[in-house]
Amino acid sequence: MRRAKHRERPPLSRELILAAVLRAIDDEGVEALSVRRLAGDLGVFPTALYYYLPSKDAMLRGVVELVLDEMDLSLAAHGDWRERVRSLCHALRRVGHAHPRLFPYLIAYPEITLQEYRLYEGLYRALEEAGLDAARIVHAGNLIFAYASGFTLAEVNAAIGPSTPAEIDELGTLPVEEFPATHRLAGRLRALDLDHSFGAGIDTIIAGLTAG
Amino acid sequence: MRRAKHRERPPLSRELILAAVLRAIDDEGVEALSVRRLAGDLGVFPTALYYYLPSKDAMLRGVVELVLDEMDLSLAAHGDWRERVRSLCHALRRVGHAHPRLFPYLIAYPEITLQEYRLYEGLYRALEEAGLDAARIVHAGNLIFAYASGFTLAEVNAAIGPSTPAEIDELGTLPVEEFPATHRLAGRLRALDLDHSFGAGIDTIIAGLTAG
DNA sequence: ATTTCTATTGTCCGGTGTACAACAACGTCG
DNA sequence: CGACGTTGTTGTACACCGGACAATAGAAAT
Repeated sequence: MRRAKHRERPPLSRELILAAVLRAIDDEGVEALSVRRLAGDLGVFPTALYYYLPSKDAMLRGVVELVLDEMDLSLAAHGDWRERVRSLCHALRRVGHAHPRLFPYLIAYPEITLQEYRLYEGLYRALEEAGLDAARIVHAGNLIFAYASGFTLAEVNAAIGPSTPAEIDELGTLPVEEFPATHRLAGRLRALDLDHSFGAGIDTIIAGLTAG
Repeated sequence: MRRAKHRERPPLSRELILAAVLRAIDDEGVEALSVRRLAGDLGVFPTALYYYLPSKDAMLRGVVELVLDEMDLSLAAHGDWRERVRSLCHALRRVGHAHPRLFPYLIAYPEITLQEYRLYEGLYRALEEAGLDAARIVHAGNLIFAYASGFTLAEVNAAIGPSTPAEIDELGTLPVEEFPATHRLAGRLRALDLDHSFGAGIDTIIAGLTAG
């Protein structure tokens, strides 16, 4: 009987817990995550989780690594250096789209993970191939990474907040005399295609790197 | 007598509270902020604060607006369009340096404030002056804003975490066979001047905009 | 002097992370 | 086959949190 009960709920494990953490964060956001409700979801007492993870922070750390390790960098191994740079940027952006509520936390995470170094390594190799000197490679790496993460961050924040429609209406309410240029561009801003804009940004950076 | 006591602690006000919130966040970070300790700092009972701000969220919202409104965009009004773009980027970065622990929260804030629109307006005017067409201006605006915020975010995260020295040591521990390019650049990475790198990124973007 | 309003105090509730001790189930070995 | 130590889970406890609500003190107005 007890055995049957035991079978109902598979035994806990680090992986199982982290998967539940990720699910909870995707659904309700990082700040809504609580050890108690997490335990409830897993059908277990809160403190049981502490057997596998030493603290809530460790859970968050674990989920950050989990998601980063999911990031597929394989596409960035082949092709022209420009294509590889684009591919790396899109890989980062895909992570943001897959887990929008985790992404700000992930980006803000103080410690650098191995996977992050891999991303930079891919960037550096591509930029070496582009024929840039060492100083410019380092700066270009920072530029590209900052752009890709900043763009994605802005995207996911807009996506989880009061949604974009609100902002779009807001655009019309700006006083024309203080925001003439914004009003001139209002049409384009409303019809903005983020996929396209992201790609255009990368292309501008690439153009700047080859022009200099 | 009671008057004297009254004089000891100036009466509460929204501004006074928000200033204390900002001080607390600068010192201990956003997640360490508690209404109770805040009230303690102000020599008042916790619930007194709720007379001026309806919730803790409102305090955070208020402090975000406060800091954004501090942002000095006046320098971006004159000079060559390139100079103005640089000036706007640096204004954003200065905010991050002034309040590193608030900055991630600020950047992640879902609602767009007036001041943020002013920054974009400045950007759009400069880019119009550069002779770009409407579509390219919108993309360039996104590119520049994403870069400036992404770069600054990475900076402040590194600054408040276990500090940069730790990462620098970490660089040497990466396996050479998997990270050859990173190792080739290790010297440059260790000696990285962030001010210079930030400027170099802007210049690359500007070059890309004028080249295309 | 009495009323009215404003700012502050007190009390209360449900929820949080997690330290610590107890306990049940299990594999291993005598 | 039976005792034992390990592993995984339970249960209790504590100090903290944000915030709703009612009660009150003090100043201003009448």
